[in-house]
Amino acid sequence: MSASARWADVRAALRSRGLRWTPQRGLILDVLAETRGHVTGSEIVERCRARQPDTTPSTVYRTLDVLEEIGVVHHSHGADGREEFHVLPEAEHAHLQCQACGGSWEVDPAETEPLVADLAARRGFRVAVGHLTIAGRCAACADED
Amino acid sequence: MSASARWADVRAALRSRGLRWTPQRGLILDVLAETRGHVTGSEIVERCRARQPDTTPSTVYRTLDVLEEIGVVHHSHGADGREEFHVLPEAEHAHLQCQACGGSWEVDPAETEPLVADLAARRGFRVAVGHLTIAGRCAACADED
DNA sequence: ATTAATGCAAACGGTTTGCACTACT
DNA sequence: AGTAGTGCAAACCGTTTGCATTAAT
Repeated sequence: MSASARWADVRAALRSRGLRWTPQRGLILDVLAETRGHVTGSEIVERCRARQPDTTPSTVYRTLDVLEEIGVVHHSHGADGREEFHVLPEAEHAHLQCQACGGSWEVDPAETEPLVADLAARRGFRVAVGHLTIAGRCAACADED
Repeated sequence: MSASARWADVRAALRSRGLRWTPQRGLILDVLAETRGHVTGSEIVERCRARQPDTTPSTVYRTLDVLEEIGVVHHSHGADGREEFHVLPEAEHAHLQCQACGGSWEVDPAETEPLVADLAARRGFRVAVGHLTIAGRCAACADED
């Protein structure tokens, strides 16, 4: 599915709920379309501002709220406690985050599956994989120790 | 090891680094001694204020910093992005956090070990297990769905 | 006597809110 | 016309900082 096709879906999803399509929302979706993996809220604000200097934080955050409601983005919290959004998760997946360089990577669901299954079996706990951020040191930064 | 014995250790650990033992630090440690599992920074401030109304946030946070440096507490970030401190981890362990009831539980390191080993082997990533907070729904809350 | 630690008050950064105005539908 | 969405500015909350003062060593 292409990004533009997805955005058309978003537009439809909004319309079907009586919500509206605006240039600002278009911009935010454009920005999201260009992100790989994850972004913090304030990064989205910055990137929008880079294109449209008059972008306001409130609009961005409010839009992110509705996008989350309709399932276009998900958010969790990074190691520093900031909101981290990730776009259109094909499948729910966790993230790795390097505490040294700040890098971030997606984790194949298969890698977290054993843990998820284990916690479900032993405690009945249902892990929200999409909210899982695993902090530590990436290979490059670990080498520097 | 009793809590008071631990606090004596802390006192010694501070002294050996040229740092000082103060009534405020004693209070903060008393508060930490009474916590189970985890606390947010502001909760610690509140609890200190409950005993000593003149407690200041800056002192609490600064003390938590040094306590983290000497390994008495660890901190990570909860599902809402706030700092979560946990006390004297015998071994580094992750936490489960229920998004519905807010409950929190410690995870035996053995349960996270396979994931840790896998990420190390496949990506060279060293997980900071003590910073791992796994969000989801606990058994009780999952049943209510 | 040193100098670490405190208290205050102010700043911070990211996020949220109230409200009057704008513009989708 | 109706109401969702916007922009502004101000509030918010938890946390951090600078600085003069206090107190542990």
